[in-house]
Amino acid sequence: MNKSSPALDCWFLTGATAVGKTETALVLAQRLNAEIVSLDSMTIYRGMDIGTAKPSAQQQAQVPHHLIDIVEPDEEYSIDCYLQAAHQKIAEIKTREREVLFVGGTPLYLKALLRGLESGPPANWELREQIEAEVAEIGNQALYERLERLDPVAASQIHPNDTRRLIRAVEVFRSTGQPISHHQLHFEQENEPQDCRVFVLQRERDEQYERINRRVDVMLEEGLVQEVEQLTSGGKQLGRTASQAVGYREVIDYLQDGAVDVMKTKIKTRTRRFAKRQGTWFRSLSECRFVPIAGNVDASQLAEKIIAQVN
RNA sequence: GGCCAGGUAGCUCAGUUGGUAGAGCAGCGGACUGAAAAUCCGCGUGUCGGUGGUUCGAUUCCGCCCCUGGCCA
Repeated sequence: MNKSSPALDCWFLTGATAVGKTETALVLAQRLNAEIVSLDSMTIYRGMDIGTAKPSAQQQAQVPHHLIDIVEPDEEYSIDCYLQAAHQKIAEIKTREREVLFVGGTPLYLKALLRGLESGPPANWELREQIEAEVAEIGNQALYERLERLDPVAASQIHPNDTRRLIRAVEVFRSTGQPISHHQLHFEQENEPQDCRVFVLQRERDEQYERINRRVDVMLEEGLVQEVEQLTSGGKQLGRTASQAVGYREVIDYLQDGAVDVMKTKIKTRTRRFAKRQGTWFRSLSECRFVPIAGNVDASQLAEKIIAQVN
């Protein structure tokens, strides 16, 4: 099934947050006669513009963009919704005889596109909350021991402290009567880099971190706080996922406690850590080809360089 | 100039009744499949400010010096 994944014919431009994907993507898309599909778990939310560094209206007008602004920030969304939508977009764009260029930095989505998603059931929040309540009572060690009996394979892959995964594993078992490990057997099939077109922009660490710091300052100057105020005005709230987004979470705290400097450094720190984790994902995905860049890049040159690697 | 309090990991600090030291944060590495910008795991040698002395042994005690903060002149 992986061999036939339609995503293997698509182009991917990814890399850590703030590495400089957007500008290159526009040029690359034009060169390829492609439409851009966002590969990003946060730009899907309407109204979350500044903090997600969403492509501007102007940029989106240059090349058709997809899967941006598709749900409200208080709506539930998850990887399966994304995958379905993405596959639909691939099919749709292909009927126009154009190329598909995925741009964004959510590595889990990348991996799922390339290798497929487990066949397990969608999130069942009622069940989850029930299990969460159990954890609160008996502790995660005890729940973990239960999982060891129900699904030793999954248990061996989950740390007892990783409550989220623990709960998901128990949830799947309870709702399907089958261990989650049965659902995720067939997803470790790796692809060779030359069998796909996955390009990861990469900068030296110091430069990368400086860009992150600068970007956070710019976001605040551009009104990130006001954006959050607007998103939460009149008793509105960001949903489960949206409220966890880097920048948004910290501004929400700041609006409570008023500590500006704490907010600023927290956003920077958390963004850096996020970028680091993205890096470990890319390193672990066999499909990735790394494209080192530095300083101000010439987007057209870079686009040519990327295209040249494919033929 | 005098008195007091400090100078220990990148930062904030703990500690050693004398046997060369450890937390939090930061940083680094890793895991990861329906919340993923989430969640979780692992990693701690640093002239203990400098220098002389006491001691088998000093980061710890003593002297002097340097630096920082506070108070008094």
